Amino acid sequence: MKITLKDGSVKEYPQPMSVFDIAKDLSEGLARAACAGVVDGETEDLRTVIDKDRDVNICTANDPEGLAALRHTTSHVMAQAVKRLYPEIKLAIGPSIADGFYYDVDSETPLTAEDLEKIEAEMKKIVKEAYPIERFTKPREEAIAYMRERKEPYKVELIEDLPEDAEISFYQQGEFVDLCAGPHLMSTKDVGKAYKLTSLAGAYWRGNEHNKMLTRIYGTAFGKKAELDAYLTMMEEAKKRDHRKLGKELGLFMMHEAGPGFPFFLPKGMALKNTLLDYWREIHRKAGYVEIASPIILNRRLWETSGHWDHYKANMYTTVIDEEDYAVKPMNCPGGVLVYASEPRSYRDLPLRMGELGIVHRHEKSGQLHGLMRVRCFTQDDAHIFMTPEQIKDEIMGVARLIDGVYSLFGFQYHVELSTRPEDSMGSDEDWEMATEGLRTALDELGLDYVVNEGDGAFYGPKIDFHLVDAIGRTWQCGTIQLDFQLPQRFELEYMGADGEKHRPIMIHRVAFGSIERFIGILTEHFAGAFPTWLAPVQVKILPISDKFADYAKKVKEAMDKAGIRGEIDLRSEKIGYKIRSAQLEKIPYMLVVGQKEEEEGVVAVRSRAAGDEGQKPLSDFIEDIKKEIQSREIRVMEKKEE
RNA sequence: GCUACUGUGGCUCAGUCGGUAGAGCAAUUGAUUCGUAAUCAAUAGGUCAGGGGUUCGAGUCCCCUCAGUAGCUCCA
Repeated sequence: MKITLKDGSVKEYPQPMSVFDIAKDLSEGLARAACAGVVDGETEDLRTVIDKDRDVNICTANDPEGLAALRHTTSHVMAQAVKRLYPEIKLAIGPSIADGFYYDVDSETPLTAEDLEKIEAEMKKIVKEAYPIERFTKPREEAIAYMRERKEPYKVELIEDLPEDAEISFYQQGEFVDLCAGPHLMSTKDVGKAYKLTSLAGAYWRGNEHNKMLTRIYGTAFGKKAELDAYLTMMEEAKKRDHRKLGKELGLFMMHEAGPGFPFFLPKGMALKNTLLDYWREIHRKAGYVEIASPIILNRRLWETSGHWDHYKANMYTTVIDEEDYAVKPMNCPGGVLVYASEPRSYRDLPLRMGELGIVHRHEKSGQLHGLMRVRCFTQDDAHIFMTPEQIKDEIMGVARLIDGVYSLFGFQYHVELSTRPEDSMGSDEDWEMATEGLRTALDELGLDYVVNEGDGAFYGPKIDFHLVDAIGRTWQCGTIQLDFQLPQRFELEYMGADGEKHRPIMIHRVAFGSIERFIGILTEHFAGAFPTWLAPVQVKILPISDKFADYAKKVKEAMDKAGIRGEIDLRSEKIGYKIRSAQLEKIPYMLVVGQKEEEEGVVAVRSRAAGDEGQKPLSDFIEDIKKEIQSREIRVMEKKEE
């Protein structure tokens, strides 16, 4: 028989061979990760025997399927080690995931970090013992009885959910058997040495918060030790750019027990925030938006009309004032609606794009707070667009382009999701259908790729979400575009049409940054605190060589103030090297070293964070250059330097 | 909210078997006046998150509360 491999090469064998045997034959390296044998594009069992000429796609650890099978096998080895050390522990599920694998287990006594070490040591033995991994199947009823006998209640539950006529597959390695669809490596020895157990956490059985919480053991595995090391180093690097750490070091924001989840912005963080807001106002002015501000606290009747009292109360801060119920706004939309309704509107006014940098408060559960990324009080760069049905598509496309422009400016990668009607929602089926189609059409027309999130929309309408990818590959929802037929109805909004009749407008809710706080968190990690000059809280630090040049330094600072450049002077009696070091650690884009030469000639010695010493320049030239850089919102990439 | 872990000067951390709190950086003061990533010295700074318990004695052991961290669930 003759087989054609994925790489195009052709191999001939005198007799039928299994996918595994072929992989094994090819080379040591391939065999090791020849886990997910793919024949004719279909994943098949590794023992699938190939008896005639075919195309065979053998994975290596570099292929996503191969890596997944390697990790999945590692999770089985881990489960085997856990059962050897703690036979009373019950196993739940153990899949491979984006960064590695996990196994959920049910343990009476909590596992500790020391247990992880023990488990790793036991895994090492199992790998060394080189058990062949064998697959076998049983009919459903037999499979249930089998797992009952082995005292694995979670496995029993899993099998019970499978169809009655299902043939259940198991994988065995030595004394260990696990319910599993596969595929796996051929032997425990193929797991190799490039694996590590990374952390312990809780996780609900089947992801349902009403179920028991199990212990989740996380780990990761790679084809090569060097790749594992690179991954671990990358995670260490990511920790260094954590916005909570940098936020403290750079004096951007702080948290206080007095208000868990309510961030305090420090002067430098506020400078950054205001710069972002200036940018936001500029692009929105250009895109034809007007700006409003609506009150933070509004009464219960309003929230009942909007539907929030029924659908969002669990997350709202409420209070009683003069015997009337009030709520702190968790969203800005009702305020925007009231402004729309404050005067008669004509079709000539539409689309009416009304922006609001609205501060909202939401009572998030304590465990979900996370620095600036998840807070209880945040600023939404909100806008509500009121329009006619004919304007829907163009408006959505306009918003999507605006959001794309914002993300591109910072060099962000993002992906798009379309979320449809949730269970707890209001409005008619037809409205939901129409709104969802409107969003879908706009996305298709823009040629944007998106995934659909069934049942993930807001209670008043479907939405398009923009998810940014952060420094360690996590994604955060930032921008959203939501189409809403409900609020205009509930508030009986109208406009006078060209036909002289009253019509109901349609509404878009949208944000670009999403939450300014979250966006600042993501920006901080994205730039590792080294913000581009236009955003940097301090753009220039003036460093006099000695106290004698303090006066000239002050003159330079005044020139900065006058030019609208954010500058500071370091007047400490320290040596220039020390001042440079501290300015560099503060990640300030430009340092101006001034001494005798500079004072006499009216120049400054420029040192940039990115490129180091850039030589002398007349002060006026420097100001002109930096103003240009700020205006263009250019990103000068920071070069790798030791710290 | 749930599971596990953590909480010691402004920051980063040490503190042994339960014996009465320590370092570096930062700050302040003094000396130094210096040319591109750390000058020297002195001083000040802590109800060991808060409360309760065990003990002759608790930063250390136990319980409760609060806050934080990882993940789950939920979300911008």
